[in-house]
Amino acid sequence: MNIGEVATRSGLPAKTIRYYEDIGLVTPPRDTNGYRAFREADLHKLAFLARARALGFSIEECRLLMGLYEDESRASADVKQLALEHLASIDDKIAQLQGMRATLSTLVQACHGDDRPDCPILQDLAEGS
Amino acid sequence: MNIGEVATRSGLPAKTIRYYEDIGLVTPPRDTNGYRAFREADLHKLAFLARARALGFSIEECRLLMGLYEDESRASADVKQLALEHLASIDDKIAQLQGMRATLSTLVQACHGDDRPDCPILQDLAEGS
DNA sequence: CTTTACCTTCCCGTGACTGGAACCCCTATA
DNA sequence: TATAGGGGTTCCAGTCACGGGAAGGTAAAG
Repeated sequence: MNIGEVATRSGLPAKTIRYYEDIGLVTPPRDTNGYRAFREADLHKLAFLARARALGFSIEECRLLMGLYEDESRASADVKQLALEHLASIDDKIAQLQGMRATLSTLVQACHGDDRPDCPILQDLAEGS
Repeated sequence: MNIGEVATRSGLPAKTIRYYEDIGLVTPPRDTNGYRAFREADLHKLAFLARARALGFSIEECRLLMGLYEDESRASADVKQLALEHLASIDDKIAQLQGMRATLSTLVQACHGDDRPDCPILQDLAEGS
């Protein structure tokens, strides 16, 4: 399999796949012409990575997850802990954003939004709440 | 005012203030010794920037907001539009994160988290949902 | 044979900083 | 007066996870 096919089948851009090889997440062998020759197992790994990334895991977390996946004698507790930590960091981000959202939404509602210059949004930014 | 005092009073690290000067957000004059000599107006600008950044506005959005703030003949509608666009992008991010959160939370709940290797989290990552 | 599509490597740019090195400046104390 | 400290200055490199684009080799199609 060349990189193009792997790209379409995994849903990852070819650039990203090359990058993942660079940082050692996949190691496809090479054809005599220098092209990467992906095996089914490589495709499988890349699809795994794509899904983990879609859940917001960082590259390093993905590396750990792959390690656990390939370790037949893993403890599911280790996987669960990783996932729980990630879940907590997602919750942090959501809370952060909801805080911003609340403030901004209040300010937006207070702003007339007409052609006059007075604006509670700018006022708040200038003076603090 | 030297940069240290401005840093404590604005809540921004000195490094960040220098960076903001680099990209033209503030332009404090210099003392004869080469030190930045911040005026009250510079401090005011930096505090404005700190608050706008805390609401999640990008640097370029902050630049626009500052421009509007300094434009006495602005229309509040322009400010409101900027804020509404930003609000929409915040909502997008929240939705994204909540999607991840939902999936991940389901998987976490399904995982025993013991010393055995079978794990629905890894299984999902490997096979797709 | 030529075009076109795909592959390769390499280097630069992104956003918004942060860390660190190497050096200058000012004040206070032994 | 030497020195120690705590400012300040510039510049360079690194972060994270890629994306864009150049320059060139290779394969498949017409």
